[in-house]
Amino acid sequence: MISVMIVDDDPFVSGSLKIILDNEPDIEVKAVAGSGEEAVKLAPSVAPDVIVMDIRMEGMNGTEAAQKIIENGSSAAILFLTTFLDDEYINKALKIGAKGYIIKQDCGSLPSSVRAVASGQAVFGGKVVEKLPDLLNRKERFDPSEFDITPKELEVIKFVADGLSNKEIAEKMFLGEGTVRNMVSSILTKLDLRDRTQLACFYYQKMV
Amino acid sequence: MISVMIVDDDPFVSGSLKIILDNEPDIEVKAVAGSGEEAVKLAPSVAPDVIVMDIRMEGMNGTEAAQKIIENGSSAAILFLTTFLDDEYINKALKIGAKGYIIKQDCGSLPSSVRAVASGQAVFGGKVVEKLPDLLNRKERFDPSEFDITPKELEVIKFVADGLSNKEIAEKMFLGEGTVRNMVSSILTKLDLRDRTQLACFYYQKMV
DNA sequence: CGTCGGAAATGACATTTGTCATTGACGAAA
DNA sequence: TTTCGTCAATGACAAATGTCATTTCCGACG
Repeated sequence: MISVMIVDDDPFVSGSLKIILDNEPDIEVKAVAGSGEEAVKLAPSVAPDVIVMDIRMEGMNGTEAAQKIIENGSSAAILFLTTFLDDEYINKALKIGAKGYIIKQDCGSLPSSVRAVASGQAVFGGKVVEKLPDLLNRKERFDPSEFDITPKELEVIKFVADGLSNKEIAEKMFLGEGTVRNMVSSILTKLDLRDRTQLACFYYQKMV
Repeated sequence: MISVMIVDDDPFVSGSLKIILDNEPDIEVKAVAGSGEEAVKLAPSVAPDVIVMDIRMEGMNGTEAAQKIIENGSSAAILFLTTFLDDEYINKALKIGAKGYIIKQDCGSLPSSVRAVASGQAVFGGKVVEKLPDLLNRKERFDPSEFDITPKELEVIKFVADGLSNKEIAEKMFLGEGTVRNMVSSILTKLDLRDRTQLACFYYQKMV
């Protein structure tokens, strides 16, 4: 028997979901929470196998609630429900280790999704998968002014990300090798990185 | 009733899978193919809802067979089975629009996965999901075999491109630091690069 | 004029990195 | 069995890198 907790701030939705799931012989809805906060409170005592959670809610939203619940030591598999595709949310959901992300509309597939998630698989609504590649390629923009990176340092960063040595960079910029070394060092400190390789990685991941 | 075709070149495996699935009241195994070629031939007449396919097979492998089948107009949802995580395969599987990719070991979850896939969701084995972010970001204009890059070396390249030091890579791969150093050195020779930073650049420019 | 501050440079140092020759372990092949 | 080839490891070494304290230079500003 799979125990489930439903979290949705719309009583009509959570009611419908409960009916759908309770109708399955091997699924039992143990609790229904009307908000993220309530879900966090209930999770430890209910200890459900699966938490079916709306991702858009008043107050604490789905990902926040899920994060809290996971932090509190729950081993529940989180299955997010959404009415549409929201890039930001999918990203966060993946990051915190959600086990599923499906579209409310096809509630017919909900029971089988719950079962799959309960048995350790991860489930995504068909259209979500198609979007995954795009989503994961998206990077948080990098704002040089945010980190006090000067124009000259920016130039150095690009050279490093081209695989040049300090000496080569020095020649290109008409500086001493030691100077370039100091600049690299200062850049690393500002960006909280360890070495030029990490700087190159940072460049390609956040700046290009 | 969900109709299923099983494809595996190991009769023991396909037999076991058939038993597991036939045991479910709402799932019916309509056909069992012993090779990719046979699967392509059977698919049109069987017209299953779901094809459960081993990804590693003699002759035509899983992804090739799946591609053919899809090209031939089948609307079957493809659910790949694998004994371990193979990056390249996951990539290809996703590209050709597979609906699932799960680990053979947890065959207990197979029925629920089949149901989820049949109802239009996408299913991934738990550990596969964790790797998704890495995998999806990778486009390959670069053919490792072209340069005699071994799988282990490929792994090292990825770690370098993550900014890890030799020592850190060594720990992750359970090798000595000197060994990793030698591997990096050998990679650099093969790719005609100078240092690890250039390797990271190469990775992001040619391999990602 | 002096001096303040930033950019550039220097020198010293520890660490990391890349290269190479060599060795041991292990399995496949003869 | 021996031999071969590959993988992992080791040790030694030079080079590149990163850090830090210090110094020089130069323009701005009082």
